[in-house]
Amino acid sequence: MADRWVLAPAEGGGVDVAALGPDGLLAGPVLREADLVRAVRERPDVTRWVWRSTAEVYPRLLAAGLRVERCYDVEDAETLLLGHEGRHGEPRSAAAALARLRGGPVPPDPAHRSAAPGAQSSLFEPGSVQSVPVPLADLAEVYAEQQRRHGRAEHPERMRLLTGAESAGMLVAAEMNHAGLPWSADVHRAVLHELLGERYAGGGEPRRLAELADEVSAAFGRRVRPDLPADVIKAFAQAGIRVKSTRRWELQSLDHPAVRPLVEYKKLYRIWVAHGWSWLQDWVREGRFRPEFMAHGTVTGRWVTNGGGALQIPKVIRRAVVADPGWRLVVADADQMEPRVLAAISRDPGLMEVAGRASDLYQAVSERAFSGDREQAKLAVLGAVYGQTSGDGLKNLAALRRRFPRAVAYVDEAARAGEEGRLVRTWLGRTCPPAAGAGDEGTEEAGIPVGGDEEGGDGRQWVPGYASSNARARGRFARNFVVQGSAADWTLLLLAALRRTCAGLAAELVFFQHDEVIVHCPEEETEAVVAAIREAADLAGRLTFGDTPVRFPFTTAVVECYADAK
DNA sequence: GGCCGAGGCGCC
DNA sequence: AAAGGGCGCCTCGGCC
Repeated sequence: MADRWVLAPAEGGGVDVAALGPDGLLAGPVLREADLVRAVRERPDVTRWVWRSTAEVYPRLLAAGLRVERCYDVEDAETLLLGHEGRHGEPRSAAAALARLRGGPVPPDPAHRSAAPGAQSSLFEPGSVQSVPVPLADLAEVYAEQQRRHGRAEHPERMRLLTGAESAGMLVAAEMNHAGLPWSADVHRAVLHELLGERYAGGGEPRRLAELADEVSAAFGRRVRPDLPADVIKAFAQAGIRVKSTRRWELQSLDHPAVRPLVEYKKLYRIWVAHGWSWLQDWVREGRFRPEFMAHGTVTGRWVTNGGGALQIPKVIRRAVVADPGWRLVVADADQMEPRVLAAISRDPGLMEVAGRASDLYQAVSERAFSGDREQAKLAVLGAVYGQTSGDGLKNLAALRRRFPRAVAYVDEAARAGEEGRLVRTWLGRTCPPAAGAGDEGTEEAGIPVGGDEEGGDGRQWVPGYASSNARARGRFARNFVVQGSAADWTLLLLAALRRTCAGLAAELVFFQHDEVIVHCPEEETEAVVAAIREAADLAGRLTFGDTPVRFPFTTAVVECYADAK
């Protein structure tokens, strides 16, 4: 039996399946099956299912208790391939890919929808491209053409790795959505009560917030709404203090009795509105928080979640993430992921040598370039990655450049390419749109017209030899993109490898946040899971970046409560 | 009523 | 003169 099969939902509720040959074309008859789940269950030897959209098919398989080994998501691959080819804006649906292949009119993509609170994974939306059926033979044609397009990529093998890894990521995301994050509503309520005090009838502010608001008003000598920035700025002005904003870092530099209760209010207010009682009501069911993870969320390849703010859970609220009885959470955090990735992609000898050890990377960098000052070393590295151009950043960057010239040159070159509107790619070939990181050309930025090129068209003072602010924003974006995006490439491989190991266990991947993964497993599996994470990290490092000395160590904690991991 | 940008802040 | 990247999501206020 061929290892690759293609699958397409058919009109009338059934599904078509067929075996694929090495060229990606049909290698057998198209078989009509009445039931999707049975069609997959009866073919356990299939090692990779090719389908149009993981989100369309896989939740239904999971709901029936079925998992697949691998998949290939045609529409996700289409997005990555279009980007690699410098055609970011073009419609990405399988129907659009087919139309391009055949030279017909290309249908536009549907507008994206967001999930309602607590909604299960979405399937079909009437009128969207998702509901326009693409016959199986046509889908296979698109797939075969995509295989040929991989061959024309800058690095074909890396591109194949990228689309395969992102498809694996989509399986992981669907499985996480299915599993949910263990969540104790009782603990959450206890934390809220401890921080915010009693709730008053009518849905107004809880006791602690009301008290802090009174303290703020008392400090100003008049009624002030601490949740309204304009009101706060006016109150400070009346007290003879000019502030440009009410951001915490700006407030904290002021000497005024309102500052302490104001900062405390803003912190608790945030928890109340974003992760308070109504959040609990909306997002937690039967002991699980179910956000919708999406493995294809951002330009850089980082994931996003839809609903529930799952990637922004405040540290104090993590006390509510509690393993089931007899189970544990294995919380694994990649150590200094971004500089290690920078070492791997730049091949800077000094940085690779430092990143070849599991010990604290920033400490080692500081000993080579910053007289042992770890904080300065960390700021310098992050400044290089984020494009910091002021203050101590410049001085630190110079020190970094002396000792790690290739690493700094790598991100500098990415920034230059971004400013000049050239394509910038991650290590595996994910490609940044040429205009990303700035507003659309021709629109306005901060009320000032933005020019369409680097000729200083933003109306501000033009310095010869330097790019416009719009172009510089693109440069910063591109500089960060190569590191953040290549890190995302690596984490996809990591998740894919970890998923394969966990497939033989009861363990479930339940959470992923850029450089951190949580596995929920029976107590007796924790040792195996910890080992699996280490092995997956090594494997992902070799597969993604090839032969380098760079290592990717993890800090792992086996806990019953997420908050105890830090 | 809904939509959108700004201000702000949570996480990485 | 200086200007740090990516997200989601809350509020308000302006707008249709």
